[in-house]
Amino acid sequence: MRIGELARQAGVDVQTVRYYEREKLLDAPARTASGYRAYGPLHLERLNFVRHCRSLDMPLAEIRRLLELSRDTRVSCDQVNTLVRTHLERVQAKRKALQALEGQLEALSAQCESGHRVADCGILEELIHAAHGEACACHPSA
Amino acid sequence: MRIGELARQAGVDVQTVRYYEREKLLDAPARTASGYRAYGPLHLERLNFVRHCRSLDMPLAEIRRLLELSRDTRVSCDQVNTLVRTHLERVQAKRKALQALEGQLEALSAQCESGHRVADCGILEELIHAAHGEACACHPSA
DNA sequence: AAAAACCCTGTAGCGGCTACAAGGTCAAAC
DNA sequence: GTTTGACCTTGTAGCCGCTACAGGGTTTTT
Repeated sequence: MRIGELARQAGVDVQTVRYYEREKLLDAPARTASGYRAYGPLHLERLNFVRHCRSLDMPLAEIRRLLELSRDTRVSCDQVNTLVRTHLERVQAKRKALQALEGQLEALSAQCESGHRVADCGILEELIHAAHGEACACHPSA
Repeated sequence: MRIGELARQAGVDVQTVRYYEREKLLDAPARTASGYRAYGPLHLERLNFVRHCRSLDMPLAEIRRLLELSRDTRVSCDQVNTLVRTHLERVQAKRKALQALEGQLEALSAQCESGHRVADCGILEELIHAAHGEACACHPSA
């Protein structure tokens, strides 16, 4: 299987496959006489694994680590679990931060009444005000 | 006020200030005889505004747009509001995606029982299994 | 007068791709 | 048999929002 076929089957860009090879997430495959990469089914399996981890938003470094761990079957499973949990915590933290953001943006949007000019815009007022004080970002009536 | 003082007051890195100037988010300030940047209080105000928008995770391009809009006071406030709402929607979408991720990672972590070896690790099994079903790996390429 | 702290410009790096340039190879259409 | 076009190769640069470093000059403190 050449690189285009592999990429198509995994649903990724050809460039991404080469990138993963450079980044040691895929083994360098054999080459044809003319220098084309020749992949086997194991490469596809590996690529799908990497993509699935990426769909879970894991950084490439962690995926690399996961692959390392899985090569040495004597390693304790706890290490794998720790990695996943650590990642989970990162995701949770980010989600919570975004949730807080949502609240602020909603409040901000509520400052704006249609038909106004920018000169009287509650949003801009609020943004500037908040930037000033860093404190009471809560309640300008208008 | 020189760049270090400005940066300290806004709580940012000196490099970031120069970066914002390059990116047209801060006006280029006057220079001293020896070429040092000389800032006034308006620069600080502007920088705080930019930082506050960044704390709301707005991309620099949007902050630039916001600054443009606020310069022309005749512009309708609706444009400001639209910008904020669009950003809000982006944040919401991302938060929802992370929420879904959280669920998946929790399920994954639950696969793992302490004390196992990697060879029997439920997480890795699960990851590989999921990767299989994901992209259509079903055509055996000759 | 020396040392420390500050400033300048320019450049490169992070992550995870994506895109482009400039070429080589291979199958099929004319 | 040649010419298209799809595919492949390497190398390089761009995206975002910084951050850091190199290699200098200036100002302030000791």
